[in-house]
Amino acid sequence: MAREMVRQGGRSARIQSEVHRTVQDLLKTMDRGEITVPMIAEKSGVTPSTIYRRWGDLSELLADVAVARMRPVADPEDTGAMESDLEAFILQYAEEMSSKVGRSMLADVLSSMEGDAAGRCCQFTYDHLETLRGRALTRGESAFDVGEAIDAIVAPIIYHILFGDRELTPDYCRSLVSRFLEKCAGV
Amino acid sequence: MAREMVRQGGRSARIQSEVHRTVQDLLKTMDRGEITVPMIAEKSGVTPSTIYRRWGDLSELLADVAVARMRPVADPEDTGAMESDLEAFILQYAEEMSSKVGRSMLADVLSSMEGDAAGRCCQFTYDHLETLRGRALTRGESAFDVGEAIDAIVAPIIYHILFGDRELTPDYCRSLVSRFLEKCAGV
DNA sequence: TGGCTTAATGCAATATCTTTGCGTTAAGAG
DNA sequence: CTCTTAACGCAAAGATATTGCATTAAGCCA
Repeated sequence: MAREMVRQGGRSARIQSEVHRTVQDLLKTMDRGEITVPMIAEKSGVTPSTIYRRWGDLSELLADVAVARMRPVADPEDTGAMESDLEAFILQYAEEMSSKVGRSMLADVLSSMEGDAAGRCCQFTYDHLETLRGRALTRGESAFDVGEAIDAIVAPIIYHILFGDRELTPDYCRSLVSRFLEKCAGV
Repeated sequence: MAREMVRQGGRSARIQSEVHRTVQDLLKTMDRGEITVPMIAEKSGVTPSTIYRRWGDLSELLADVAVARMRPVADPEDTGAMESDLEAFILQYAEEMSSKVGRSMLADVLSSMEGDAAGRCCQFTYDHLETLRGRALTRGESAFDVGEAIDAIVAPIIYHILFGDRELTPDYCRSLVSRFLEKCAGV
């Protein structure tokens, strides 16, 4: 009874899947501000009342879709060394998040107040960094502190994406990574 | 003709002021998600159509109010030395932004897409830091780079407020400041 | 000051979106 | 296979958003 509501193959799961897919399709075509619940309902063949009852409102639905899209499908690439692992991950992260759809997902996740969408999304980043750290330790390399990496690398990237006060070039991202690694080595 | 639309004392300015005041009053009483445009319209004695025509929708209005509230009324306190100036400013900034109303303002500003609310709000922080930097130079102290201060101190604070992944204690904020200053001195 | 031009507002009708009651469907358990 | 109940669809009711048109008042110029 207390198991998860969403199951594979059930009607409920099929509806969730249809709605998510429809939202993602719409996001490719139009701006987030133009999307409405009745629009999603019609395209997905689900009645609006079901969407409202299940997700509450449009912003919660968008946040739910965004978290699902941000959920990583695989571990970050193993390049053989901690420095290059970190740089590769950060460059990919910055590119994904700074794209139009990435910024949209960020905004959706942050404007949601139920379900801790922001926290779950943030956890993905922690997990990836933790994976890189674990790899480094296994290799016998000097590891880094995940929290410090968040502060020194991830936080500035997110800040500049959100506030649009600086362009996020690969060079800039690389400089964040290298400065962080130098600081680690220096201590 | 091309001067600013909003004037002191005119009807337009009076309405803007009434609406802003009403929104701020409502935000004290209730949660942001419960506020509606018709509600604001009634309380402020303005018709809903005026609000929609002028601000577009509720989220733009809330962002406009948030930017107005974030606009600093005075320069940061002068404590006599760059280090204490910076620490005092950051502690106050973190406290304001992490409060319930502060997080609400942040969310409003970031979810707005018209009018560059995020950019204007971000500029306030740059200006304050620039003021501190100018003071330091005047005193003959070693100054800091404003962009680096944003990356090293402000960005982590905003990140943790938005994602709720870490408590923002004064000690943590102080450690961000001191680590930044050490790094400056070290170079 | 007085008249002219035009942006901004108010009102009311309309369109769209959101909520809710109730009957129906189907998932999960025994 | 039947029972129980969560989730859904439909349609009506309620609330919000948009728009056309008349009115008000701000700014400008004589």
